[in-house]
Order: sequence, then C-alpha cells, then structure tokens
Amino acid sequence: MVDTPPPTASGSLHIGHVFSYTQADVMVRFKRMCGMNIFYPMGWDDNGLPTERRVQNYYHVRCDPNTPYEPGLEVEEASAKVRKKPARLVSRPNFIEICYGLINDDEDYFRALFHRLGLSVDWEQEYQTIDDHCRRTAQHSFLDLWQKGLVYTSDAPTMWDVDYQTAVAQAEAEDRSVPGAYHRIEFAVEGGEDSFVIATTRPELLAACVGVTAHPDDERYKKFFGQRAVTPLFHAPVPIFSSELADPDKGSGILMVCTFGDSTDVQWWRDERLALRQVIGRNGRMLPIEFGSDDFPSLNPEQAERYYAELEGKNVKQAQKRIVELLGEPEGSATGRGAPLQSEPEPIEHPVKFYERGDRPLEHLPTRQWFARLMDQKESLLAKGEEVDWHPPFMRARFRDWTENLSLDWCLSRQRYFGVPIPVWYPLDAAGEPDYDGVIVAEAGRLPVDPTVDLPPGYDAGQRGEPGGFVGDPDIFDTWFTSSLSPQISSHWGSDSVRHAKLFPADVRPQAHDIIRTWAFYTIAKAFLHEDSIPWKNAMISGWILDPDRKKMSKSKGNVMTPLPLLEKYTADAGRYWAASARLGSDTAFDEKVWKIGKRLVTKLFNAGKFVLAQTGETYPISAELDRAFVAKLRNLAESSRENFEAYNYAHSLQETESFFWTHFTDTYLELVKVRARLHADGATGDDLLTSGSAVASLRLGLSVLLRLFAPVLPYITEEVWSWVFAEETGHASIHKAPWPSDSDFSAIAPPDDALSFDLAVSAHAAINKAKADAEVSMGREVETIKLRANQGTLERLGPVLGDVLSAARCLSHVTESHGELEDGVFVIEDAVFAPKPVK
RNA sequence: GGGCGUGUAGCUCAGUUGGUUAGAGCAUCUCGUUUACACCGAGAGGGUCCGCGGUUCGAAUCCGUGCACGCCCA
Repeated sequence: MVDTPPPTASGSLHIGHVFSYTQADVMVRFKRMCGMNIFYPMGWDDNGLPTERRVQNYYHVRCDPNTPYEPGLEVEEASAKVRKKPARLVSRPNFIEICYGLINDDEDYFRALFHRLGLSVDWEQEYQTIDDHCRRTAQHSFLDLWQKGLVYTSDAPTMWDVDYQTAVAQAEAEDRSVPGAYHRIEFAVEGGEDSFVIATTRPELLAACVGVTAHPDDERYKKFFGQRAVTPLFHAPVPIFSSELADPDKGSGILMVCTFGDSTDVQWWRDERLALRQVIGRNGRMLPIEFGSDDFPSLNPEQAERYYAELEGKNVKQAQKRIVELLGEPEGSATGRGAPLQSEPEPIEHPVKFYERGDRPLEHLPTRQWFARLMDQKESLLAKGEEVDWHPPFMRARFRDWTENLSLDWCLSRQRYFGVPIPVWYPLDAAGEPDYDGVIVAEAGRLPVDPTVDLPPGYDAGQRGEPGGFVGDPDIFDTWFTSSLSPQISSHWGSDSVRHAKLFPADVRPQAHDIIRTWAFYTIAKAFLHEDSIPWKNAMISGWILDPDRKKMSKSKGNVMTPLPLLEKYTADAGRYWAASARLGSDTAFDEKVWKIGKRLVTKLFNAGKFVLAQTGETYPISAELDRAFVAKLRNLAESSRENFEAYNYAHSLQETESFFWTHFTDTYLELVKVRARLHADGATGDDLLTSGSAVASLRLGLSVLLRLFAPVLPYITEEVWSWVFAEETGHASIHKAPWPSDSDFSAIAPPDDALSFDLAVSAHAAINKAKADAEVSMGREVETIKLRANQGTLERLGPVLGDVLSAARCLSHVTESHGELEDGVFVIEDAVFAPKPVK
C-alpha cells in the first residue's frame, strides 16, 4: 500500500506537485510490473486553515458562531467593491457548507492534473479528510488515546496566533529573525536605595512582570536574590530569584520575567510558581486590568492605573511605542532617580517565534487546550523512526533531530471551524461553569459526532448551555491530527479489521522533506500510540523544486510555476521525465531544458518503435554474433535497472536506460543491423534468411525490453508503442501490467562468443563515419573501397561482425591491414574512396 | 550556535567498492538530409572535480580543515 500524500486542495497547484507525485508513481509502476498488487489510494486534505482562509478571501465572509444559521445561503465570489466593506458574517454551519462547496471545485482541478500526469492511483477509493469516514477515524483515534490516558486537557500557556486566534503546536511554529531592540529600564529594590537596570525586548509587557532573575554566579546581582524588586510606572513588587537560564552576557545580565514574553518565561513561571498577570488578550490587544487588586498589586495604584490607561486596548506594537514614551518620564521612576528608560533602545536582530502561516509573532497565552502526551514517549518514537527505511537515508536524521528536540506535548485543539470536532462535552455545574475534570467522551458507536449539535449520552437538548446541563467542546482538531492517520484511513482501521490487517503498515510513504517534522512525525507517533507499530516500511522523501536561481518558490515571491502550460507544451511524459531525472531528496532548480529533452526522447521512442516494428521479416532464433552481443548488453542493463529501482534510485535507472537507448540502440545497433534485417523482405534465402530473422528478433526484443524499462517514467508513449504489436503478441494488453524484464526474456539466447564484439563493431563503424565526416560527405554516402587498419587480434575479433559494419557503412569493398602498434580496439581508416554523390 | 545536504564543462547534472586519458545532455562551432526520426545524424572545442593539508603506489571519491550556497533546528 502506498500512503499517498493528500494534497491540500485549496493550496495552489504548482510544479512541485508534478515533481513529487510523479516520483512516487514511477516507483509504484515499477513495483506493479514486478508483480506486486498495489493499493494506491488518493485523498484530499481539505479541512483546516488553508481552506478557511481561501473561503474567507474568495467570498469575503467570516465565520461567526453567534450568527444564526441561514438555510440555503448562496454566496458569490467577492468583487473588488465588496471587498472594501467589512466581511459578511455567516454562521458556523453556513461557513462549513461554503467550505465544502469550494473544496470540491479545487479537488476537481487537482484530479484533472493528476489524471493528465498519468498517476496510476486507485481513483475509486478517494477520501477527503473532512468526510464522514475520516472524521470517524480521527475521533476514533482520540477515543483510543483517551482510553490509553494519552490525551489530556489543561489550561496552560500555549503558543497563540493573535490573528487566527487559535492555538498552534510546536511543529507549526518557526523562528524568524526580526529586528527588535533592547530597552534598558531601571527597577528599584524594595525598601532601600538599591536599583538595577534590566534589558528587555518587550517593554510593553512591563505590567505583566512577575519576577526578576539573574544568573546565580553573577556578582552584580547576587545580593538581590530573595528580595523584591519594584517595577517602574506600575510599582509592582516582584520577587528577585536566581536562575541558571539567565545569560550574564545577554543584555544587562538581569531580566524581567513576564507572563508571558517567551517560552523561558513559561518555564520560570512554572518552576518558581510565579503569579499570573495576563495583559495580552486573544486578539493581541492590551486587556483591561485593575491595579491595586490581588492580581495586579501596586505600591502606587493611582499612578499605575493612569499609565496603564494609556496602553489598554492597544495592540502590542502600539503599546510598545507608547510605553517607551512613558518610560521616558521621570515621574514614573521606581527609584525617584529620573526616567526609568536609561538610554535610547539598542537595535538588535533576534529570533522570534511565528506561526508558519502567520504575520505577527506568537504570544504565549494561558488557554484551555487538548494535548497528546509525546514528551514521555520520545525514546519509543525514536526507535520507531529507526525501524523505517528512509530514502535517501540521511533524511532519517531530520526525523531524529526533530524528535530529540521536541519540547512540548502535542497541542491538538484549534479554535477554528472547518475541521474535525473534538468529540467531547463538559458538564455544567450549578453556576453554569464547565467541569473540565468531568469530560464526557462520545461513544465509539456514534462517531462521527459534532458536540455542538449532537447530544452527550444521558442528556437532552434542553440542557445544552444550562446550569446542571452540558456544553459541547467548540474546538476542532489540528489538521495533522487527522492527516497523521492517512495509513489508517486507507486501511479502515477501527471499522474493518480484516482489511486493516492486510493493508497496515503501508509499504511506502512518499512525501517532501519539509514536512518530516509534521506529517511524517505525527504519523509515526500515531501508529506507535495506537498499535505500537510503524505506519509504513519505507519513506521516500522528495526534494523541492527551486526557481532557476535556486530560490524557494513561493506565492509571495511570485516565482511559482503552474504545470499545465508546460504539460501542454511538452507532454505529460516529458514532465514525468523531468521529475524522474531528479534523485530523491535533492532539491532541484527548475530547468525547462529537461522537459525539452524528455519530449525529444518521446519522439525518438515513437520513431524507433515505428522502425523496428516495420521490419516485417520472419523472426528466427537470435543467432548472429552481433545480435547476441547486443542482447548481452541489454541483459546487463535490465539487471542494473532493476537494482537501481529496488534501491529507489529510479533516476539512475532512467539515465542508464536513456543512454543505452540512444547510444547502444538507435545510434549503433539499429544502424548496424538495418541492412541485414531487411534481407528477408528483399527475398533472402538460406543462412541469409536466418541471420535476417535473428536481427528482426533481437531488434524486437531490444524494443520490448527498452519500452518496459521506460514504462514507469513514460507511461503514455510506451503504452502506445506496446499496443502496436506487443500487446497482442505477449497477451499483456497493457505494458504497465507486463512483467519487468528478467532472465526469462534472455535465458533462451546464447551468450556472444566474444563479449567485446559489439563494441568493436561500433568502434569500426564510428571510424568509418569519422572518415566520412572528415571528408564532409554524408553518412549515407556509399564507399567504393576502404582500408581498415587495426592490430591483428582486433581484426580477428572484428571478423564475425565485420559484415554488419560494412553494410551499415555502405562499403562496397574493403581491405584490412594488420598494424601491430595500434592499441586493442582502435581502428584507423585510410585510402577511403567514396562513391559520387547520387544525382537526384 | 548545533545538525544535514550541496559544490564536477558556459548551464543542468551523472560519476558504484579509491584504479587507464573525469562523463552525458543542453548551449557553442564545423559538416552532413531520398529509403524510422531535422523533434535527426557525424564530428570538434570546452575542466585548478570549491581552497588547503593528510592517508595511499594511486584521490572527484577516504580523513582533517577552511570557504560558499541551501535546508532543518536552537
């Protein structure tokens, strides 16, 4: 079974799809010709943020859970005029309906491309990650993890995107280097004259300061540990503690801990059991807070309130700008010694965490989320990664590094709409507050459920949202939670155990290297957590297509290429040739020349096939020395090709086959036997008839084998040529179900008397061609007479194939001359007399 | 800062366990079209195999080191 990547249908269709899907298909076609029964499903990963975003942009709508459902709502693509107005608010069910409508259109487009590309997938078994089957599988996965105690809900600081307003997992976060600045701000030490200066890149979080820390060995600050510091502007007393995590060389060596500026703050908050002072809301704006309350203590509440009023409601950027101005006012000082801000901010470049699809830095906000336990499973996950065969092998390291560096459990829940609902409800207490310890999980038999619509067992609809009643979890799963089940989705895990046992684990997972940390990692994690298994035996990892300047293709750069025009210009086979020319794992600069070469190869195959099959003579056993020598070479090629394919090195096989086809077949062997092959048609008898039939038979064998070696890469042209004669002759109607060339194709043919006779014939022919080229006569010109010189041994070995050489070169007569000083296999042509150019 | 990968002809790339004079295609130049194919054929020119050091009788290949580029992670 092939664990085909379900493409994000709402994403853009680009040349990289042609690249990686072809590479997988090439391997599949090879395996099929080797006799394997292949299950090659296709799915569409359509749930999640990319689709929501596309729907929002395309129709200019926003989902609003508080808007009532409007049956039969029709939306149209938004005009420029409409886009200037605020987006239309639609209910959650309406929004989901609109999403379904759009993904179906997008998927049609992808499907058409994949058909055209000749992907040999089993189209009758498609799935969508949002369909009933996938929702059931994903919720079943959750139930299984719940029963195993591997998922939990907790109200904890989580990475949060303030624009999408959803939690984000570690795998979806990335560091970006952005400009920032150190702000040096003076803090007081409570109850004395002491003070110190902290350096921070996030002064807007001053109101959220819950502590101050420095390295335990830092002589400058040792004396303060255990005392309390007082913040400027807000005059909040906070503990000063020591921590190994504080870097004495960074900034001033002493820093403020806020809830929460970054992941280290989270750690300090946990380790030191610090207070929680949340000032940034889910929308990224400063929350209303009250100084002088238990949560926000202040030694000067009036001033604190006055300053904070300047910040409330502002976004992070605006708040930073304003607080820097405020910190410049001496009145705000905690020490009474002038403005808290000690100097102009010092600009720096520093890494900041972003959601991979986001535009503003992630915040760490305390929110209630669901998590899967991974942190205590690292060793097992690493072991599973080792059990998988990675192609190329160095990609294993990507998996290992990511797994080893994993620092958070998997945050599963997303505060979005178009996705698989988390199948749980919470009881409401007498005050109408949810009891998160009393989670009600859906019954396995009722999946898939939508807890915002369906009822938990033992409750009736009237109790929804009422004190003593229940509330459904409004969240959906991380899309990876579902797509990480793609092998189980295809094998019908949880619903058809016979089928599952047959199809799981899958044989191969094709994918690109950028999603090893997400898709590959989560898939391995799921297979392990559910069944202590690996999800697939092999992972074949494609590289990326870079633009001709070796830069990543991206929409924002505008260098993305669409495949259809190229396929139209060069044919699908040519596109596949291009894709199959690249080795696994290596990023490849886009080069249109390769498509052109592919198209040329297709044409040449067509012409060579036409010529070979036009040799209408009887076939007789392959007996002539040259034919046997050719077949011996062909046999080596077939063996080498199989070995390369077995090692996922389809690119090398293609290169060898192409080179053989051109240099050993069309340019040489075909030319050398042309005349002999035609003897039959010209009325030959006796031995001539036999050797003519030998040539015809071996030309056909050569074509048949080469077609099959090319078939995985060039399915269209090889099928066409195959259909002319071989389909009927062999009983294999399609070349793609014909057997891969093997010993049975060759074992009846005797080996050549001399392994080198083919090469000698080629060399001798080339020497005569060169003489023609030097004399500037055409290759087709007849030669009256010629003197062929070589050393004695070479001349003797050439003997059995000399007739073919002379007829190919159109030599009417010749003499040979032995010359002892020439090296083996070297021919020199002298005294060539060419026939006059025929007059038309 | 750590890890992985890449560096070979003008361009895109092969190059197996170390083994004759390092290859292909494209591009360039010369020549050649009645008989499968001009979407063709024959031929030619084109290289400091990124630099330095080492192992070896022998290194594009193995080891060390530096540089450049790309990716992943911090």
